Amino acid sequence: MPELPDVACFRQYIDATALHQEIAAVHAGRTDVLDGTTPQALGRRLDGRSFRATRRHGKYLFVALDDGGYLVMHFGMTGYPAYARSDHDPPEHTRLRVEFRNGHRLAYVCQRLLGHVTLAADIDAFVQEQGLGPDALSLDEADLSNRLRPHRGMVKPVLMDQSVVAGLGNVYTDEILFHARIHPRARIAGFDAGTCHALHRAMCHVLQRAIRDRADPQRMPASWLLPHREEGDRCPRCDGGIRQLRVGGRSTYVCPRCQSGD
DNA sequence: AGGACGCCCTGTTCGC
DNA sequence: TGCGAACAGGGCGTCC
Repeated sequence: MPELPDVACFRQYIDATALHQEIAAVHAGRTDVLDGTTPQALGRRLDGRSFRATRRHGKYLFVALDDGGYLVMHFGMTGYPAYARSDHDPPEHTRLRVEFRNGHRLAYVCQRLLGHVTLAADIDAFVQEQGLGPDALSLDEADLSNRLRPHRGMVKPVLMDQSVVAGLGNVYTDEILFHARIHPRARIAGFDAGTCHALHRAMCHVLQRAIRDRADPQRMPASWLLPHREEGDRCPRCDGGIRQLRVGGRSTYVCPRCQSGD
């Protein structure tokens, strides 16, 4: 489920594979992943160009073109990029293929079609148009506190609101709240300075560590909630029972003994 | 404004 | 055994 750490790793992957190669052609297998553009327009824009660099904001990946402007990717729930030789079969559910003149290609794979790809001229303008808040990793403690303060509701849906903070999804929000020992249904209105401090500290720690572990759930420490996302599993901290609830319409895992504020 | 709910989409899993 | 319902969830929209 591509959230900030996953997209950060996709960025590293594209940096390591797909930069500085002339684009020969673009194939769109499914036009419904394209947002505000067409296969023809995409082909015209990318043909003869190359990728120069990447940037990330929240869950969005921006691939900079050598003549300015960006190919923007959002991965929905099941998306990922895949680079390989063009004579290899692209992965199943490849929705877009960028073919390079050197005989390799970058595939945009998205099984459930919840992601999308678009073109943008400017990152700041794109972020503004999409109504995205600041990237989660750019916030210091005071920034985070100021972003949350106007909201009165439950902390989890607010943290997942991309207009408040960009980059947090269902899984890592649960993880962050577990580390901060805050219940997902806790009311932001009741947060004191200590709560905000713990939340910020947990957010930075979890995101940075997840990126370091290549956003691979297999590599996450056993002391995390992530390997225990199942009703009735044991809390790695207190051995209490992990509970599954629905918060903001999303499946949520919590240790009721460790996490307070319900 | 917050929050419940529904929708999109597809593959897997579960229950009858 | 087999079929359909439920579920997974990022993001959006609607309604109260």
